[in-house]
Amino acid sequence: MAKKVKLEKIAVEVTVLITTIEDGKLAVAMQKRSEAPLKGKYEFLSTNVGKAENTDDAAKRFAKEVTGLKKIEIAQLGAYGNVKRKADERTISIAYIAFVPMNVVDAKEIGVEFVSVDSILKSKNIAFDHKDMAKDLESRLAGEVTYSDVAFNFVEEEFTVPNLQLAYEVLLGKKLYKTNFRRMIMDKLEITNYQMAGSAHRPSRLYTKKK
Amino acid sequence: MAKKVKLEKIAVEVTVLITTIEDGKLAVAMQKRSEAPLKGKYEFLSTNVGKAENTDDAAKRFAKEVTGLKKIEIAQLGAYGNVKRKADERTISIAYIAFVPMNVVDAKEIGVEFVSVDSILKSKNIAFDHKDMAKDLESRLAGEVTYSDVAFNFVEEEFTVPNLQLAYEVLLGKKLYKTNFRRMIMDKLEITNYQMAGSAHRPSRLYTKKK
DNA sequence: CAAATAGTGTCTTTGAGACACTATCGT
DNA sequence: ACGATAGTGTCTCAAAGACACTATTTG
Repeated sequence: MAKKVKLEKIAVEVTVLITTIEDGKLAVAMQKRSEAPLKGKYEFLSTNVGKAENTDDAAKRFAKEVTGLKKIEIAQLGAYGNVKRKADERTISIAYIAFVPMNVVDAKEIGVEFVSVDSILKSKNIAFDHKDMAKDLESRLAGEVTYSDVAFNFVEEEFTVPNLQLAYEVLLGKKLYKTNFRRMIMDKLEITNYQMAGSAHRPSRLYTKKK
Repeated sequence: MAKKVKLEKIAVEVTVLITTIEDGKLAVAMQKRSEAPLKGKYEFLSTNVGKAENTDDAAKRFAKEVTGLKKIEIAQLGAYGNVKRKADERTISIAYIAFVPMNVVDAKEIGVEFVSVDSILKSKNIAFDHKDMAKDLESRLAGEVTYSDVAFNFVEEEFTVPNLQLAYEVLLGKKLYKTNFRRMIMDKLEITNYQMAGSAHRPSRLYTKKK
């Protein structure tokens, strides 16, 4: 049996992929690096982990700080632990996904840029291994959408079926027939007494997720 | 925008859930702690991360060391970062799954005990947050089995259909009809010219996974 | 040939795909 | 009334479930 030696201490940060749906695409909050190394490249946002802070709590705390939201769902994406993943000192990132419902946060106001995962993957201007994270984010959500309720994280507590359908479509990467989508989703939903208004067409009803 | 402060350095270890199928159950290699804290409790195996070693490489290296196998598949399970998850100094664990095909490793020989996930979850004698890891392992594999090829990791390079079916059944937690399983799996398989022998019944053919 | 597991043929049942239809709003 | 999106009814088709059958080995 291998014997245990004293553990190495390593710099650790929490990287949060603040993720939403914008213009019908999956998008993540990024910022342009203003300092070396890799000045000018785009990166996801990261925070340090407090001495007495669980990594999950750090991610949630930071996601709230950045977005200004009082409630936010998070999930861990994974740990990124390559030796040379950052240009300077070795740093392990524990990456989290923070789910922002569509159209509730204004990127300008909070000083970030929502970049679609597609453009991130095509870009040559992404810092560190953040492109890997984007790739992992995309496949993780695509895999999960069919057997979990992740898609609900992209709509608010009260939502319309067409909106929820959009979330599913974005994560799946394909269009769905509304008939079939409704048939599949309805038993998870509870109808409210409210509906949308102000559009020049039949208003959609508001639903909540059944507990 | 939140400003960046100097990152805290934290002790980091890699925990490897050396996982196999034994007696028709999902099982993970554990050892009894011989030292304080939590002496006598059962734990998964962990290793330190070398100064110049990627965390993935540490997991693979350690899994090979322990099992004696030359090739082994691994996947990251996730990072466990609660402040008080270990009894002594704060330590972040990056947990990995190492997949051991059924019936290729003898627990006695390598000095570990394969404990079924079921008993781990029922036991009151599990160290640290390792029960959480077991829970995460189980749901991760159950979720993934239908849309990925993880189940193949539990059989050797050449395998029989009934054996592969067992792997699927264990991960899914239910019995499958062989007819339907074959219909589902056959287009992923390539038949070899070999078959099993020595059993008092029709021998099963050996297959490999189509690339 | 009996026992045991491997492997096949085929009917049934369920659910996903497709699309035409009706409903309700603002202008 | 018209354009636009919400929401429904229903036919079709493909995949999953169920089960009875045949095949091949050893003792």
